[in-house]
Amino acid sequence: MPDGTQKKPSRIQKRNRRVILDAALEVFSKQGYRGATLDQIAAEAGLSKPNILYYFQGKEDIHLTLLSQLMETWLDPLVELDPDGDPQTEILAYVQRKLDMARDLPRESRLFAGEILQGAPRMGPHLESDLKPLFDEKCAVIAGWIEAGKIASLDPHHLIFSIWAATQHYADFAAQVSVLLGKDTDPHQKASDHLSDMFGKMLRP
Amino acid sequence: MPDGTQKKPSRIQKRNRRVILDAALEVFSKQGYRGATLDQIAAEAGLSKPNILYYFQGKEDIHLTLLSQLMETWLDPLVELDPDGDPQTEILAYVQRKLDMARDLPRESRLFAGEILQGAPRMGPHLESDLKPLFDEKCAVIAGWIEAGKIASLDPHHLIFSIWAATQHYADFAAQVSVLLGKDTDPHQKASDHLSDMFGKMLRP
DNA sequence: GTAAAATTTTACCATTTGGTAAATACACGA
DNA sequence: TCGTGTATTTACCAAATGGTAAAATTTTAC
Repeated sequence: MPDGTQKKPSRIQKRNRRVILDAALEVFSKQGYRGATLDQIAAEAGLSKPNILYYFQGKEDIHLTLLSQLMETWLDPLVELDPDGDPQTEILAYVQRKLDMARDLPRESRLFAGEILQGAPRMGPHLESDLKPLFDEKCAVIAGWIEAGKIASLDPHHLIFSIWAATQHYADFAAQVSVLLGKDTDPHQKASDHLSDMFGKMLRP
Repeated sequence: MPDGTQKKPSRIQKRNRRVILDAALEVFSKQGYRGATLDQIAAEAGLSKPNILYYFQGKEDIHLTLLSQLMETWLDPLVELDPDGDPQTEILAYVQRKLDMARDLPRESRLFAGEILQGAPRMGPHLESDLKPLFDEKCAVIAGWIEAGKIASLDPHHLIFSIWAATQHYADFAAQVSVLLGKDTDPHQKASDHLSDMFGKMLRP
């Protein structure tokens, strides 16, 4: 009798939980938490609503499970920022990884954006426990680079905010971007050039 | 018998429509379109639900009216970008205006962000008719500045995207920013310095 | 002051939605 | 193949929600 806390998930359980979470990502990222319905998720997953509630305790449980599972993926590009690498290269590579993620995982980006936009009502604790320590750690790394004169003097916090904002913009505001650029153009290459140029210039000591 | 399309709005009508729109901005920006309820808006406005439906045709009408009215305010900083001014000064002043707006009108910023995030289902036409022409016009202005060698060579489209992203980030992701910086710190001054520095550096020819 | 128009309230309604109970179908090891 | 636990469906329910009808109240024009 599963609901997320059993001991040995069967094949069917693992498959269906995966299918449900993927469907939920699709629906939540498009409609937001309140806008999404269990019926939509069920339809997207190809299962009945009660069947979905056989695998998860409720709507909130699905949402929270999604966010928790995605947190790791989401933080990964920042984790990879290497304190021992070349500062310029490292930061530009980080920008590139974030931009690639906006292209490859737009649903995830929008899911997080929607949650934050509404004040992180369900993810607040995760921000404190998972994101903040990593953020502080990497800010210290960048501060060290600045003190060593390896890159220009900038507030590391706001530098990271600018990187997040500029890259995630292409996923979160895709509807606007596509209107303004025309849907035919794939903006990814140009965005990549632009951001490399921009952050490259500002990092030079 | 008003519903939005009468000829001479009375004092009461003007006041109540304003009160309702302000309440709706509060609720929609916090909860998103689907998350907001007429009861919440009514409570926030200090009116009864049927009374609200006396002034607006329905929930969607309120939302659309809000977005339409706010569009002008929203575009204003870009309108003020002066083709005849000093390019550097103009763009940096634009960044500053956008950042000030993120501080002074965070509800408006989040309202738009939520709408775009979900694919602009109700604002799509307005983007085409209001935003795009202005965007194209100002991109041309910036392109002219670049050709004249007044500022560094950059794709104007993506430059504007970066400005929007970096400034609006402080309103749209305020929940995250406050967790990462600590709620005591007011990030506005530091953000302003950072963005001036950043865009200043990248604009130098 | 009074009648007509505008505004507000009271009492509803239909639909949607998250969720449940119980019956049914299925998988699988002995 | 049979029995037991797993998985799925059917048939619901209560609350929330957008919206309406009509009565009651207030404002306004004369």
